[in-house]
Amino acid sequence: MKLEDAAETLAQLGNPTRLEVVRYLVKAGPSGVPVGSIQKQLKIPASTLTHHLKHLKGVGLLMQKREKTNLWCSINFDRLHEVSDFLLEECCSFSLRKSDNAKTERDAA
Amino acid sequence: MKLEDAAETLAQLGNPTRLEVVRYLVKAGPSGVPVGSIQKQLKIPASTLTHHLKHLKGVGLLMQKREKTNLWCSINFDRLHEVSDFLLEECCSFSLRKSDNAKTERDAA
DNA sequence: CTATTATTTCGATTAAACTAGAAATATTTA
DNA sequence: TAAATATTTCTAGTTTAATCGAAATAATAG
Repeated sequence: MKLEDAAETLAQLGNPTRLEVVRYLVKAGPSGVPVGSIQKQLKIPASTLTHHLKHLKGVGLLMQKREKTNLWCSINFDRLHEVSDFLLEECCSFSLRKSDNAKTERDAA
Repeated sequence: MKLEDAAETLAQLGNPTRLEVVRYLVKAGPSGVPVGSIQKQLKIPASTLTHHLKHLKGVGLLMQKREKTNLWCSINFDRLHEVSDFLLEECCSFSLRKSDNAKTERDAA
């Protein structure tokens, strides 16, 4: 995953309203929920929600599928994993020794 | 981790310049690097860098320690894990079945 | 076709973030 | 004290995002 893409995806996740939507969709699982259900449950004005869903879709975190008049939304779990993987890339060898993290010493650069 | 804190942290990670800094610091490991080294390596104007470091420190992602005239910066790996954990919370049972993710059907809500 | 429900587009407001040059402030070394 | 290096503060311009009401557009059911 390219840094720019990761940054853009993280930025979209970094809005409280959108993160709430994402959390809701994660809990809903692969089957997803209609836009209207999100709107009612989280009490987000329809136009605001559409706006945020567009953002999430834009970075590939959201998948949508029409079913009659409803638009079902679900999370792209793979994409979510990609982002979290990017964050932890190359840091696992350090993070395993959590107690070492406080020791910020002078032996590099 | 509270949703608002997670969102704020993700938002800070969602800036390309800051994410570049974070990646650089992750690779540097627990010993960290001085502000000036980041500035030269990534070619970020000093004032811009200070601004971004303040943001990262504000959400607890950055730890700093003075050593003579240098200010050494290092990543708070635990915090990084907290954020990535938040993202994957409650979704592991789904994410294990990656091939299922495409099947977004109607059986909830 | 009409009514109903679901979702989106438009438009406008408000607020905040990104960027960086110039000047200021340490801190150390000579 | 003066010079050199490191980092921050100040300031300002420009851009971008968040929000949501009202109107518009599907899509279906009757």
